[in-house]
Amino acid sequence: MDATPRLGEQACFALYTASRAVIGLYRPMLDRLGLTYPQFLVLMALWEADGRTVTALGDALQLDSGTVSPLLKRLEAAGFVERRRGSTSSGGDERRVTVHLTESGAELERRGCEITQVVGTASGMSYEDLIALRDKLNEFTEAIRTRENATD
Amino acid sequence: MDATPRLGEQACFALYTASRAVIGLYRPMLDRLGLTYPQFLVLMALWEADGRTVTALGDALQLDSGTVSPLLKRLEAAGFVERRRGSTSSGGDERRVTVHLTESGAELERRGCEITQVVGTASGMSYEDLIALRDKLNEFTEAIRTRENATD
DNA sequence: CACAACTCAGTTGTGCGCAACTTAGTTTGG
DNA sequence: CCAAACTAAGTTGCGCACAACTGAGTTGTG
Repeated sequence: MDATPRLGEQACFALYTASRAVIGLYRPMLDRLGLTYPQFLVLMALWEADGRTVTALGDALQLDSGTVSPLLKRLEAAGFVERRRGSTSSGGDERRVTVHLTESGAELERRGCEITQVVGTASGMSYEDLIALRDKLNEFTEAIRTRENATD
Repeated sequence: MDATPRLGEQACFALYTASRAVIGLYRPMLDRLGLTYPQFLVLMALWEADGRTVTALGDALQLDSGTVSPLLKRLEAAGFVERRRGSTSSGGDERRVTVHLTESGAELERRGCEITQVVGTASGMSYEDLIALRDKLNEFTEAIRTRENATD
């Protein structure tokens, strides 16, 4: 039990594998919309609340500006979002950039919802089990984040 | 309930976030060994069974040669592994490359084990809960992999 | 033997993630 | 008012992931 941990016994490895597997399941469906999974997450965040700033999006997705900025650049190039610097909604602060869905980006909402339904079904788990798994994972993430600095 | 799924409600997003969080927890500890998380996984696979071929490693880690090959290149450059083409252990097949721990790579085993222990503790979950979570995740991954082609 | 089908490892190109840094703009304290 | 501290977004560099492809080597079939 204190012996070398085997790959298959590790919860972390299971997490890493499961995460990639589910993104792989999304991939062919998102491909048809011209989206990657992280791009899809950005749109989900905007369907929920449009016009967020770059940092607010980063907080929602737990990603820093070094990841979000180029991601938004590609989403803008694809015509799904628009960036506005120093908009009145951010108090005219010229540092802030708000991100807004274009018509094309808003239109993806319906098809996007269908995809999440399909993935939920493909998991082979009941709705209740999925909720329970989600809550366990969020609890896990929270525990890690609070201990993050203590273990350095 | 059929409305637009919110980010925080999605099990997939929880998975994606948890996976990155746990790798982030490993990072500072692995940094000290000069390893990334995927590189650490390769070493774990080799501590378990040394001298595997590149494809066998890929199967163990669920990664293709396009990811594993450069990964091994970096591990070899760092002096932790050695690659041998057409070794007798693979029947002299000149296509096959077997990967072997160097002394330096083998020595990391003890410190690597300690790290997995620390991470397990930092999760804030009991041993039983971690096992249960791991099994749920593996079940989840398995379900997805079998349905993968059906949902295209 | 010949040669097509296949297998294995590796390369190329794109898009994340993340650390470290840069630049522009805002706030704070003297 | 002005300089220092801070904040927001973006850039750079590196290491994955993954699709698509390449080329060397092996196997199967006639």
